[in-house]
Amino acid sequence: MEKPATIIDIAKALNISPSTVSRALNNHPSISSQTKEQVNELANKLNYHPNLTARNLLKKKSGIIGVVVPEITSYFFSTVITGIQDVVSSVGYKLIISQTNENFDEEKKLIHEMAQMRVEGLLVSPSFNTQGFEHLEDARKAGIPVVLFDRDIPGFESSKVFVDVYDGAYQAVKYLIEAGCQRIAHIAGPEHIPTFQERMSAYQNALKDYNRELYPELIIKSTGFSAEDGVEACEHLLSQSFDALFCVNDAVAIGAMHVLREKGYKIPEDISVIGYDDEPYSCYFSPGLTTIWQPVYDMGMLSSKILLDTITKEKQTIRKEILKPELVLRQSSVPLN
Amino acid sequence: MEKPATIIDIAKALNISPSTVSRALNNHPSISSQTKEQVNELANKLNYHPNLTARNLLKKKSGIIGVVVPEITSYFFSTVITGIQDVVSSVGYKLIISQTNENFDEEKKLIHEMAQMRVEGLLVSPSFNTQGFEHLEDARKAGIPVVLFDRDIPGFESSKVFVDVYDGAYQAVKYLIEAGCQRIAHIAGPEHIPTFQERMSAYQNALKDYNRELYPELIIKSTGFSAEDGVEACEHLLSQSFDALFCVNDAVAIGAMHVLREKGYKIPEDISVIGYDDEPYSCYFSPGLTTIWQPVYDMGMLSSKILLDTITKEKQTIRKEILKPELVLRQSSVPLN
DNA sequence: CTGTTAGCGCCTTCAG
DNA sequence: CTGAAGGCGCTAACAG
Repeated sequence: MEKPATIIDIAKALNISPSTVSRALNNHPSISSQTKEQVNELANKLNYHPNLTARNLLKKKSGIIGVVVPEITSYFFSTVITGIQDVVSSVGYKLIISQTNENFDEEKKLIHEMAQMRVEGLLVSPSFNTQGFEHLEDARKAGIPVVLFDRDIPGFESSKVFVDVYDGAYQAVKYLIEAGCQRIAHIAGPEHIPTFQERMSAYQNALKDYNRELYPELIIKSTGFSAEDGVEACEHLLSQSFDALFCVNDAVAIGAMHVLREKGYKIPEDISVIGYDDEPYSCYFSPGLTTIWQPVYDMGMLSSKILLDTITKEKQTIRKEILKPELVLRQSSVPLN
Repeated sequence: MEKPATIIDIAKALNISPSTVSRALNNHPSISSQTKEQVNELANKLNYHPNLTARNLLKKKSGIIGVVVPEITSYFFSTVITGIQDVVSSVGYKLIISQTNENFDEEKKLIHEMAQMRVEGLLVSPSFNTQGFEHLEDARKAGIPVVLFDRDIPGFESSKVFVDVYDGAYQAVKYLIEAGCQRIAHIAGPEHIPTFQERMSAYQNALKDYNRELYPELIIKSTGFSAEDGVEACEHLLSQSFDALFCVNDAVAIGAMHVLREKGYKIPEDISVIGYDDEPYSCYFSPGLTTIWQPVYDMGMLSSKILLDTITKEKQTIRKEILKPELVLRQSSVPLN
């Protein structure tokens, strides 16, 4: 394990100056092709890798973009990240990815560290417990542009890319209403979480808009948003009668369907179920889960494109993009009459 | 968007030397607490972030570990990465994560770039199309220790962390045999992929070991390993009669179950199904999918611990660890008699 | 307790 | 076409 070769090593060995080596390596026009050949050959032989740290110090750029997400194990975030990566790697950027685990302190720490690393831009989806945006403001003051995606921090002025959560939820409930469902239940997520709140108010407003009665007993606020939480919430719900169930996401819907089937309900004949997210496996349940698809990969691409724009053009224009979700009809919901 | 403040800015403003500022910032003992206070206060006011690039150049370390995986959207790899991250972030390392998309050229390029970035270590799970290991050897020659995980490159000498794939598959088939299944089919993955080969030979050997006849017509080699591939493979298989089905992974098993149910087969009464991977949603199918669980998070933790060991201790000892998978019994397989 | 000096590896003027 | 010099921001001797 030798220490890496440097430009100087090559220069000495060839009895030329470091600058010449540098230029040769970078294929500078004003270097004889002969010298270039010599240099490149030796570089190869010495297994020379240019020291990006040094170059970055000089150029004052790191070639790195920071991504801060609540977690990476979900289909949702891992797909967003893939979208980001496909865009930024095509222009030579690398990604530093960190998870907050929905922990605000962790988020602050991570953003801080990324600022120290001199990432050239920051793509962040704030944790559910994020309070305020001083940490992001700090980064920006340090010259690091920030793009928020998927989750908002109201009041923080930056480019943002979201999905129209309200619209998705509204579409789902509207469908159930139009399909003739009378008592539509809702398993909601934890209420302090904006995106879940939106899904709930879309549910409520849709019912209102269509002059349906709103039965408070048909709304269950789950403590989490995993399949297990769906199981638990649905068991509570069983004391009520209902013919449709709109769940805060697919995982919860899967858990709920599991319970319903076990209790002998037929889906969708007895109860229609709709989820949210269109997880990759949702189509393989029986019945296939009707759900809301979101342009996840696109969200990654778009946010990173916007970020790259502000990095390269140094223009401080702020862009806000709202992507549209789509209702994906499968067999877990009754067909329209 | 000002340019970031430097130590020199602080030094000038306070009329002291840069070194003093540096020391104060790093809480060096031989600096008066008064100076420290002044410095820290001003640093705060200027929103000073130490330039890690400069520090790294000096210290010849980047504080970054490179992770190269085929993809990050699967439960498998995203969980491994989480394990890695939990370990390395606790000692202050950052992660650069890249995906090869099973493309060998991409893998070579990524490893190369990471070497240039001077990552301090490399955790790699090679693509299915990786030929040889010169690229990894290069990295190691550049002083970057490499740990392979999940997938092997035979002949490459390094620390490695794998799961005993053969053992998992053998457990699955053994269970089916002992449960009395007579005609056990297998949907295999693409045959050039070692891990899938192993699953198949475990299947074959288990049958042999228990003196069961091996019906070649009950083995289908799928072209891929997604749920859709499972659907397709299973449809081909339907021309045969069988009472058990061991699938190369959960996704394929999910697809296969989907087909079987549609064709009116009862699972497990007519056909037992076993998958491989224990995806998070596999327990929510009806019936719940019997499968092989692998210590995925642990694999991430262990590989990164080994890597950190070789980084810090500079000891070149090579460790090979084989983790044990476990059979998870659910309702998709008939119970033992 | 603090300042001076030198240098990490590279690139980019400015001179030849 | 090539060389010399300076500096990116920081730290670690070495001197006071």
